[in-house]
Amino acid sequence: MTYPSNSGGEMDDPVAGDQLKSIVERIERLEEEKKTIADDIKEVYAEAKGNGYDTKILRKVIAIRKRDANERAEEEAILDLYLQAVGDRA
Amino acid sequence: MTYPSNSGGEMDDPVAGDQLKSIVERIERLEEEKKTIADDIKEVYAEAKGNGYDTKILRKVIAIRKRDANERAEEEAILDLYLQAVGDRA
Amino acid sequence: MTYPSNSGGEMDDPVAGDQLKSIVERIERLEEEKKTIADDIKEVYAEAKGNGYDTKILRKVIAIRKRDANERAEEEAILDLYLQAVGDRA
Amino acid sequence: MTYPSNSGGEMDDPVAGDQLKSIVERIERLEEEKKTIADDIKEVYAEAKGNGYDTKILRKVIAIRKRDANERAEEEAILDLYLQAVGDRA
DNA sequence: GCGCATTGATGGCTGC
DNA sequence: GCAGCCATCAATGCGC
Repeated sequence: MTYPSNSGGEMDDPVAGDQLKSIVERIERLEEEKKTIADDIKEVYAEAKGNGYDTKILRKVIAIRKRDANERAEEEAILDLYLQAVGDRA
Repeated sequence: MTYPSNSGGEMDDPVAGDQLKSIVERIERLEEEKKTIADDIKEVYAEAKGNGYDTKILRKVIAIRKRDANERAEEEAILDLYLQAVGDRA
Repeated sequence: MTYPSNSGGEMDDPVAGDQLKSIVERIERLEEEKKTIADDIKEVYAEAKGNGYDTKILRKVIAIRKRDANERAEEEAILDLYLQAVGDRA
Repeated sequence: MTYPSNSGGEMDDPVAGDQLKSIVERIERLEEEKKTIADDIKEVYAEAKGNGYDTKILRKVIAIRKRDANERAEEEAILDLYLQAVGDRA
């Protein structure tokens, strides 16, 4: 269903179309922003490379730190579970 | 080479390390922002779905519009190539 | 699991190993063929270049034509989605 | 330059255009074939997966074998160089 | 040697 | 909840 709640409604109801338009525009706007950030990231890598850093290693570093952060979060989550299990509520 | 221009230099030169640190932090900061935006996009889709829109179609629409934009850019690029090929200078 | 259904089976069952071997060989054969085709394509570009054509533009042309075809397919796909969304059944 | 040797020539010379057309068609034909092969490869992987094989490992196997083959070829090439350097001619 | 284009790998999202 | 699909991202190879 492309736009909803028009079951018994006017086909030319401007609201539904505008709502769809709004949704599309919001998404496209956000994707644009996302791309901007992605480009910024590339720039930083390029700049780093220009300063002699090995971007491949750099990426590894970033990846490892992210992985560590995730694991840390995971452990924290488990810890919370334990705490909840022992006393009640964290 | 992980950090450069320390070939004959002081290992404890704080600058290089700080530079690397700065790079890593900038990247991580940007990736955080990127993730935020990505989450926002998901939210919009979820909200749209909540309003009865078919997200699959919605995504198609977005994809097609993007593709159109890309095609436009591509044609412009090839036009530039032609111009370069024919006349002198771009 | 690298090869299956040997959980309680004979390690020296020739069948599983042969099956794997067959798979690997089929893939490698196909990849060889693929490479041959890729080389043929390169040859055509080289020949075109030898005849004075700008391969960069040539590639653009190919890309645009392919993109057009994709877009056509994409539009057809979304049309199908619409039809499904509106009427019942595709 | 999109098509050559028309500097002082007739714009409507049919030959050049046909040549270009031929080139484009040959490339597109070959790319089609290439895609067919690529799809076949995917099929094999899918089938293997259906038989319980881990495609990720499978891909590694293929990659390693390819790498080995390349290294083997490389070593052979070097060996040839040595042989040429010592006695003359391989 | 650099940049680009293609290809392969990984992770996330959707639908069952 | 998992499997399949898709989009993104890294890596390799090619051409200039």
